[in-house]
Amino acid sequence: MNIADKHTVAIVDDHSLFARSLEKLINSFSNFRVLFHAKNGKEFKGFIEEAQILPEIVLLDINMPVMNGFETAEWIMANHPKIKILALSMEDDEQTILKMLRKGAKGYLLKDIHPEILNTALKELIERGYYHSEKVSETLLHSISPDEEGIILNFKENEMTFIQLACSEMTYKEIADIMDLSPKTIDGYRQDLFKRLKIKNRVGLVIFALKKNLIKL
Amino acid sequence: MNIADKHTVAIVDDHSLFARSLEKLINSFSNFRVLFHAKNGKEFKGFIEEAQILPEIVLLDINMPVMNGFETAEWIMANHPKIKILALSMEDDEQTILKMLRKGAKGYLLKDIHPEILNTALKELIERGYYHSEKVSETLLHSISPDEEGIILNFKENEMTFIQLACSEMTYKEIADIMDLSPKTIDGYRQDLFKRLKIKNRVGLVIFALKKNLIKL
DNA sequence: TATGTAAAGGGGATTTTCCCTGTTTATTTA
DNA sequence: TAAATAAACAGGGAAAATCCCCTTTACATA
Repeated sequence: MNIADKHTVAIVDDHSLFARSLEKLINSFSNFRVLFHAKNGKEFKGFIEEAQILPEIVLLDINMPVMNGFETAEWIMANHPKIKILALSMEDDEQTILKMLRKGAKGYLLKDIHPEILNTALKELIERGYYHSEKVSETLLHSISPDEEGIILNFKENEMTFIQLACSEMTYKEIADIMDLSPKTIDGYRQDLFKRLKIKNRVGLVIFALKKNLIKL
Repeated sequence: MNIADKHTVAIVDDHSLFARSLEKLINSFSNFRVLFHAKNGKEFKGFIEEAQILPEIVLLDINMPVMNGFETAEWIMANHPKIKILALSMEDDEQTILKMLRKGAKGYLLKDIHPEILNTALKELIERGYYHSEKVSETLLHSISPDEEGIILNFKENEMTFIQLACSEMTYKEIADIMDLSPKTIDGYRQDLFKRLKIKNRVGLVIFALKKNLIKL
C-alpha cells in the first residue's frame, strides 16, 4: 500500500519509551502510519494547529502532565470533532473509563492488550466508527449501576475537600479548622457520606477514595 | 552490522502491546536484536531451557502474573548469572527499586523514559556491566536511610497480617478475633507500629501500607 | 406567602481508638 | 542455670470517632 493511502494516527503519551515503541508497531501495520506524537495535550494542540494534515485517529493517554487526557479529549471534540479518539490507559477503573467515553472517546484500550487487538481496534475505528474491547464493555455493564454512578460523581466541592483531608492523619477537628467550618458540620458530612457510600468508618472512606481515584498518594 | 553480531535481548513483560512495541524499537537499534519475549517468568524459564542461544540482556518487568519480576530475577541469578537483568517498571518507589537491585538487577529503568535512554542503557550494560539512570540513583541516595529500610522490611508475620487487616473496615476487636489474639495484643502491635513508623493514627497506617505496596486495593 | 429543601450547626451518648505503664510466659543466650 | 529478650496480654484513662435526633438560616419556588 502506498504510504499516502494509509490511515493517519497521532499518539499523545508522556511515556516516550512506550510512545516511540508504539509508533514503530503501528507503522508496521499495513493500513496505518503515525503522523507525530506529543508528550501531552498542550503539545498536541500546537502540532495540530500547525499541521498540514490532520490525523484521523488519536491514541490518547489519560495520565499526563500539563494537559491530561480528559482535557485533551474535550479540546479535540470542540475543535476537531472528526478526529476519532482512542483512549489508551493503564487504568481500568470504571470511573475513568466512563469519564473518557463521556468526553467523546470512540474507544478505550488498556495498555496491556495484545498488539493484534490494537490493529483490530484501529481498523474498526475507521470502518465502524467505534471500538470497545470485550473487557471494557463487560466492565461497564457489570460494575456500574446508573444511580451508583450518580452518587459517586455528585460530590460537592466541600464534600470533596473533606474526603481528601480525611485521607490524611488529621483529626476531624483539625479538618474543621482548616475548612473553617464547625466540627459538627464536618461530622454531618462524615455521617452523610458513610450512609451514601455504605461504609462503616474512616478507613472505608480512604479505601473508597483510592479506588475511585478521588485522591492520589 | 550483521544481524548475528548484534547483542541479544529478551523481553519479559505481560503487557504485550508494550512488549511487542518495544521489540520493534530495539530491533531498530543498530547494536541489538530481540531474541524472544515472554509473558511472565515461567514462560521465560521455558524459553531459556529450550533455547539454542541465551540472551545477553533480559528486560524484566516487575508486575507480572504467575511468576513476577523478583522471582524471575532470583531464578536467573541462580541459573544463568551471566545474563544481565535490566528491570523495567512503572513503579518508582524506593522499596521496589531496592529490592530489584538486591535480587541482582544490573539496572533499573522507568517505563516512561526516552527511547534514546534505553539505547544508552543497553550499550552501557554491555560495555560497563551496569546502568543506573540519574533519577533512580538519586532516588536511592536521597530517600532511603539504611535503618529506615530495615524498619520497613522487617515486619513479622503477625504484624504484616495486622497491617493488612487494619487497612479494612474492621475494628481492632474484630481483627483480634480473626487473628485469635487478645485485643490487648493487637493494641500492642498498633502502638509499636505507630511509634516505629512515626504515624499518628490508623489512616496513617493505611497510607503507609499503600505507599510501600504492602497491600493492594 | 407558605412550603420545601439544602447547608450549617448543636446536644449528648456510646464505641472505638489511642496512649502509658505494667505482668506473665516462653525462648534464647551468656 | 541465670539473665536477657521477645511475644502476648492487661488495667485504666483520655481523646477521637461514631451515632441519633434536633434547630437555625437561607434560598428557591409552587
